[in-house]
Amino acid sequence: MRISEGVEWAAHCCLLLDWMGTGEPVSTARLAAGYGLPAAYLNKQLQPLVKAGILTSTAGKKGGFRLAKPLADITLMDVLTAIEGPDEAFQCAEIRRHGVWADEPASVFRAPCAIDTAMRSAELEWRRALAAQTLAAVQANAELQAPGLRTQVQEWYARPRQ
Amino acid sequence: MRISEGVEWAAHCCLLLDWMGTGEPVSTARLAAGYGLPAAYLNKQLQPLVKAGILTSTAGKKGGFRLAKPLADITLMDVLTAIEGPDEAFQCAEIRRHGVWADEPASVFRAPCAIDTAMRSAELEWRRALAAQTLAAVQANAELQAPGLRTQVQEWYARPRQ
DNA sequence: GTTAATTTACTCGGATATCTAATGTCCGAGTCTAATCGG
DNA sequence: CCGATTAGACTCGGACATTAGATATCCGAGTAAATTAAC
Repeated sequence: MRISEGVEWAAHCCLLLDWMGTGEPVSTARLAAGYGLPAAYLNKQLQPLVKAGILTSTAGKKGGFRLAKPLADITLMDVLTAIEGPDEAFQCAEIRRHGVWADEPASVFRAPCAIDTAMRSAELEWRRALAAQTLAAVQANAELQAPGLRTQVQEWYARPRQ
Repeated sequence: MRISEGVEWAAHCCLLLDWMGTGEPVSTARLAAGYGLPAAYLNKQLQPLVKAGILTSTAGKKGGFRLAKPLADITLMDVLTAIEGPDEAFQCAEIRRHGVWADEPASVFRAPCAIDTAMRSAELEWRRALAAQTLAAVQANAELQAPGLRTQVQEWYARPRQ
């Protein structure tokens, strides 16, 4: 039960794309350089974000990734779902139906598994909290801790490419 | 990001142990038969519950597992932590410190990573919800849906062993 | 008949395979730029 | 000089290894019961 590091990478890259502010696409190589990540693997991680409609990609020279919508319209839940997929973390295998209970009529199991219900309700709380956090809010908190971050990012990336 | 099936197995077995009600230990084989699970693997899954103080184990003939405390004192959080370990699902790798920011003084990173903070707060909601659910409450819900469940379990297990 | 010693059957616990999924790497199709060529 | 063409460089996207973790299996140390033997 460990969330893929791709989630962290994706969230950081979204913030970075917004800070850079240029409407132009940013290549994987430049994004990866920002956080010292392996470029090819970062590319692989960002692909599902494109399919999820969070980013748009452009091929060819001067190509790269762009935000498909403002950060205010992207939640942490969106990023997580894009990377990890839509399935819930707790997957009830309905083991109660097997073994000794195998011969019971199906009607006995009309009522949902109590353990599944409890686990799902807890997980729902988590997803609700994730959905309540937009990337814009996260970014605002980051800038609150480190004022002038946007300017710094833009200056760093304005330097001639290495 | 998928929770091990051992969590489901463990929770079911705890409820089962309580329903059986005998103060005597129940062997892995009998527990496994209840839900059609592979006995050896179930044994492996229950071991961390012993270390976590949820179950107690007895070796030798007539040995097996027993509940170490009443279901009211065991939460879903306890079961999850026992199986999955104490680590959080989201592990911040602090990638913000690498790449372009590698040369920044450490003082810049005194403030926590905003993404990490947001993810942790959401995960905390989840764990809070899990900790609020005792196995006793889950069991009560199960019996509410299927009255007489405890009696049925005891009758099934009172049958001569196969 | 009672008690002590021994055998026996059964238990958990951990060491050992197998398999799935996450991680990491690589190359090709496509595209935009820019240089080249022709008018 | 201007426009069309062509070559080139760079991009993402997905196919292909590698590694870590979950899943599954097996055997041994240890224990308690049951049997046996001695008194």
